[in-house]
Amino acid sequence: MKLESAFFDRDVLAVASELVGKLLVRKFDDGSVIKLRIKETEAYRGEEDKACHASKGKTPRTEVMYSHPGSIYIYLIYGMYWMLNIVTEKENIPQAVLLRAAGEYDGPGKLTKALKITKEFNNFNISNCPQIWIEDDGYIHRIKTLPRVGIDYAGQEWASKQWRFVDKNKN
DNA sequence: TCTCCGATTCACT
DNA sequence: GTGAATCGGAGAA
Repeated sequence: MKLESAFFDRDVLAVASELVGKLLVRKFDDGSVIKLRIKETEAYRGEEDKACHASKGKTPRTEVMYSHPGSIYIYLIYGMYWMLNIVTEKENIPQAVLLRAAGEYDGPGKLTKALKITKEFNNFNISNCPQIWIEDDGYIHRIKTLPRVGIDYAGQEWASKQWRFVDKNKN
């Protein structure tokens, strides 16, 4: 079953942990479809989270994080890689889940490259988009939690939070 | 305008 | 283990 926007209208920590094990589905322009089991996610939680882009407040870039649940937040990192995020919680609560790994693609940059995801998808809604969506096929997920990656600049308090969720069966 | 630097990856040593 | 690639957002000037 396809995940509806109600699934994303909850706290980012619940959504990020439950997304592990779900199927990320991508339909390409030529009609071909691939489904990838989500293996790793990270949660970014509001303006108080110094690792979250929204910690700087509402800007043109972070505006999509303040919009309705299920919105897709795409941004370019290191001038080379697109990051794929899904917004959670109601309007004006800036939270998002970063998809870090799915199927055989281990790493957020590799994932978006394989899925041909670019900034065109920014602000789309994953519960209402014919090109990308998420399905629940009943897979029972088992996860472990780890600190988030690449956010030392946010300070020890935030960098040490166990807000990365990884499939226990990964590898 | 100008400067700094990042939610990464890969090639090298 | 170290460093380069590469560019747009954010803040300073």
